Amino acid sequence: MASHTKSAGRLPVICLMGATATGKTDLAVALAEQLPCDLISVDSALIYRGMDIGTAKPDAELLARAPHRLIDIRDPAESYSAAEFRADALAEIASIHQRGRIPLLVGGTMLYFKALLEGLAGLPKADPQVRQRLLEQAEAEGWEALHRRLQQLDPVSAQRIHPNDPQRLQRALEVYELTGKTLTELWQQQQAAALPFNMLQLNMEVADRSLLHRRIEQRFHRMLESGFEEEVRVLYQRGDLHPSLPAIRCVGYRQMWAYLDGESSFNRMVERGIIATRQLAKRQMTWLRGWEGAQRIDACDTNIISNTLKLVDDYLI
RNA sequence: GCCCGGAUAGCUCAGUCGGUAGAGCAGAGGAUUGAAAAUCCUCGUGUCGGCGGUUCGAUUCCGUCUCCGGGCA
Repeated sequence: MASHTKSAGRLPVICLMGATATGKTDLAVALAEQLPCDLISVDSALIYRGMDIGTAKPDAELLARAPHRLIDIRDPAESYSAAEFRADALAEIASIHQRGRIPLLVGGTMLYFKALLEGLAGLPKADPQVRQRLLEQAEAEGWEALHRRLQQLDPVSAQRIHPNDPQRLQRALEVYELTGKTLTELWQQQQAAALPFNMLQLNMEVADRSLLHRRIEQRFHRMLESGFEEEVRVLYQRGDLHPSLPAIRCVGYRQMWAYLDGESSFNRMVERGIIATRQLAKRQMTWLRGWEGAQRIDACDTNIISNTLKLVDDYLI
């Protein structure tokens, strides 16, 4: 495998990517038990404490066998970001390398992988006050008005950002308010930051979509049997959490929250939760389909562990 | 057995005063730079339940049959 692309002295990093419910965690733990690897989670939902069942977080037994970094690093009331992830992941990678071991990054949050691998422009972090102000303006004048404003300030971004996409519209205007510069200008200053590692990227996939759908459905029912409702109820009863928080918008939690709010029946919650999970998997697969540089791994391969170990061995030589 | 109401996209349904039909959801494809499990974009031909009748033309009107609701016996 193009071993000439490896530069001598470059430290190894392995990335295991894949859609939800493909079995990434099990494979990662199996690899970690047979290789000098330490795991780093690349998952925007596993960061939350108290959100275990619905996020399919590896359980205590698995975590004991193979500790994951960047799990349980936030309270559900807090937010996180791709930029914070990048900084955290780079720090964890350095720390693992210092111990003479190999970082194995596992997860399905593809924006985090992209931010890590390709870097981010030097943009300001989110500012709640500016966002609140923009939100109020949108409520008063409509998002179309904000899109028109962006059109004046930064036609290139306005062209790219759809008028119905409040999140990106808000961000583009926020960056301008905070810096006086447009996203377009700031992106132009961005320099490609190739990581100084020897990377192996693996893309784990379930080729049969209907099989993946069945796995998702079964897993959701298993979550319910394992006490998912009670898990969310505990968060619900705290009183300080609400559905506009990133944590409560997570797949499954959002639907369970609506059920606890009396906005939907139990059956509807189950149906919507499963649907939301399928849609998440689809979006993840869209990322992966266009992803350059990752080797495919068949999640249904019965010898997946030994075959993946072979891949990793070839890479490490 | 009789009466009434249904039968249209995978699902829930709208509609065609007779000129072969369209929404929501699902699903598929795509985008993705500090919320990303987020946010957003694009994509709708289906014996309009079967058979017959009227008509230039029936998914639409009429008859009949089948199935599903509900009511009366």
